[in-house]
Amino acid sequence: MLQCDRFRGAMSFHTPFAAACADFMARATDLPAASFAVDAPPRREMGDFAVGCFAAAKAQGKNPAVVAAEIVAKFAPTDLLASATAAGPFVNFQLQRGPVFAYCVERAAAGTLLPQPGADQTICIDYSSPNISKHLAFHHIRSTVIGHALAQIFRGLGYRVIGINHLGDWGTTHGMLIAAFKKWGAPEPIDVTALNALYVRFRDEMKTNPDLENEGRAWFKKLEDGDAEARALWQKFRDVSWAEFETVYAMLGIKFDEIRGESAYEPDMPRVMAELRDKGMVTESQGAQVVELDGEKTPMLLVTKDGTTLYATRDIAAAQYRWNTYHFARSLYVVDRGQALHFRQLWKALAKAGYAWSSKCEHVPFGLVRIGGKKTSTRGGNVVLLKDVFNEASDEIAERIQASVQNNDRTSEVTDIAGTAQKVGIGAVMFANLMSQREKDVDFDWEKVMATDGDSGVYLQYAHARCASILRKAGSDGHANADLSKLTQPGEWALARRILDYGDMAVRAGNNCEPHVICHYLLELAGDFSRFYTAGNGDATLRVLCEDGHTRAARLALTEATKTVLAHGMALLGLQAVEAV
RNA sequence: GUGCCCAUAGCUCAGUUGGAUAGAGCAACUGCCUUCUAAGCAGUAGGUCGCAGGUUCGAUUCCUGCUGGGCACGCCA
Repeated sequence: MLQCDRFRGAMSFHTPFAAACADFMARATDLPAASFAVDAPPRREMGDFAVGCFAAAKAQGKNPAVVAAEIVAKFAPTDLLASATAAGPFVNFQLQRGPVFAYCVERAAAGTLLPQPGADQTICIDYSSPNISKHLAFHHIRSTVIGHALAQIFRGLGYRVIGINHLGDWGTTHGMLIAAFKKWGAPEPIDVTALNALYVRFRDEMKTNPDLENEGRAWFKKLEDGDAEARALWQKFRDVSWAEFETVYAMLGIKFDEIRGESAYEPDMPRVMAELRDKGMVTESQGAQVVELDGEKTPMLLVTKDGTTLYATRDIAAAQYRWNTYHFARSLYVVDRGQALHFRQLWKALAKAGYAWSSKCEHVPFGLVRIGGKKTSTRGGNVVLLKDVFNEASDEIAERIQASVQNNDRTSEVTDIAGTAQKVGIGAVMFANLMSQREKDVDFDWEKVMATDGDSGVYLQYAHARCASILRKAGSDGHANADLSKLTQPGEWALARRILDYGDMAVRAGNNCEPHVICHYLLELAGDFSRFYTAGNGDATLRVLCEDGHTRAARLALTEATKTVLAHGMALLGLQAVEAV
C-alpha cells in the first residue's frame, strides 16, 4: 500500500547510521556534525540517507553541487557506510546492510526500539475529561484516543506519564441537573440516559421559563456551599456516570493514573482567589470578578455575579496542583480547538501570577467531529454513542473473519473470534481517528468508520497476523543467531531500512504531539512487509519458509523483528495486535 | 466586527524547522490465488498544490493581501 517516503524531513540522528553520515560530512567540510540534517532521499534507489550541501556551500562561498562532488571525493567505505554519491547538491549514502539488519533484529529482540529522551521527566496529560451525567459520545473519541496515544508514546520514550481524567463534574450545569431531578425525578435505577434526558428537558423548558435558570443556579450555589442534599444527589449522578464511562474505557484498554474532576479543586477556590487578589490581579466587572490580560479583548472570568466559581478558576487550581504534585516537564491538555481562547487566557493568567512553569503548559487542540455536516450536540440530539460504534465495528469484523475463511477456503487460525473481532474492530475505529492531523475536523460516517481495506488499522492487523502465522508455521525452526548475510533481496532491505526509522518517528510524534506520524509509519512498514510477503507468492524461493535453512532462519528473524515493531507501534496508538485474523 | 484555524487528484488525506520528478487510500479501469492468509500484490488513469503578489539560488512549505469554509469571542464546560 503506502510506498512513498513521506517522512523525508525526519532526521535519524539517534541511529549510529545517520550519525555516521553526519560525522563524515563534518570531517569532509570541517563544519560541526550538527549542522547537517540527515534525510531520506525522495526515492529508495537513490540511497539510504541524504545530506544537502547548501549550508556548507554557503560557508565556503561555492556552488552546492561542486561542494557535494568534493565531499564525495573524500569518501572511503566504513563499517557502517558503503558508499557516497553526489546527486546535484546532495550527498546520498548507501549503508552497509549487514549491520543494519543486525541492528534491527537485535533492537527488536531486546525491546530497545525507542530512544529514552524522557528519563527522569514527568509529563501530565489531561485527556478524555468528559462531563458527568452525559454519555460518552462519538466526539469524545478524539480527546480520549489522541490523549491515550500520546500517553503511550511518551511512556515508550521513557517519560513518567500521568494520564489525568479531569471530569467535568462541577459547575452550573450540575445545579441545573439537580433542579431538574427535584422537579421531575427519574426512574430507579438511574442511568446516564435518564440523567441526560433530564438535562435536555431542563434546557428546553428554560427557553420558555426563565425562572428555571435561576433555580439551577441556586442549586449549584447550594452544591458549592456544601448543602447535604445537593451533595448527595451530585455524588449519585457522578457514580452512575463513572460506572458507564469505565465500561467504555475498558473496551479501549485505557486506565487513567488520576481521576480527579473539577470538583476536587472546589476546596482550593478561596485560596486561589485570595492569592490572585494579593497579587492585585482581580478586578470587578459587571458584578463578576475577572482578571484583565494583556492583548485580550475580554478578561478571564473567575467568579460569577452569583459568587460561584467558573472553570477557569478551577483550571488555575488544577494547574497548580499538577505542578506542585508532579513538577512536570510538560503539562498537556488534549482539548478541542474551540477552547483555544480559554487556554490562551489561562496560560497568560498563570504567567501574570508569576508561575514560571506556565510555559510548560500546552493546549493540544484537535478539530471537531461533525455528524451530517453539523457539530454534534447532546442537546441537538445528533449524537452517536461511542460504545455503539465499537460494538458495531466489532460485529462487522466478526463477519469479515467468517467471510474471509469461506472465500479463501482455508481453516481459520483465529482461536477467539469475538475477542479478535473486538480488538480489530475497536482498533480500526481508533486508528481512523488518529490517522489524520489532530487539527483537522472530521466527519462521522458509518462507512468510513467501518472501512476494512486500504490504509486502515485492519491493514496493520493483517500484516501482523501474517507475521504471526509464518512464525507459527516455522514451529521449532529456530532463528536465533541467524546468518543475516543471507538477506540479499530488495524487499528484505526495504523492511530493515523502514524499521530503522521507527525510533525517530516516535520521537517526532512525541515532540509535536502528533500520533498520526506513527499511523503513517506503520502503514508503510505494513506495506513493506506485504510486498516482501507477496514476492513469495509466485516464487517459492522468496518465501520466508523456503527450502534453504540458513535463508529461512534469516528471514524468520526479519519477520520476527517486523512483527515486534508492528505490535509495538500499534501499542503506542492504543491498539492491541492480534495473532490471527 | 475582531481573533484563531483550514484550503493539495472526483472523494478522504500525507507531504512539519524552504530542497531532488508533489505521494497514498477510496472510487474507476487492467492483471495476479496449483495461496508461507487475495482484509493482499502489481499496473493504468487522475494535479495551474484556492487566487494574486513578495522574500529566496530554490516556495505546496515563509510573508502580505484577497476569496471560500470552520471555530471562538463574560458570568456553560
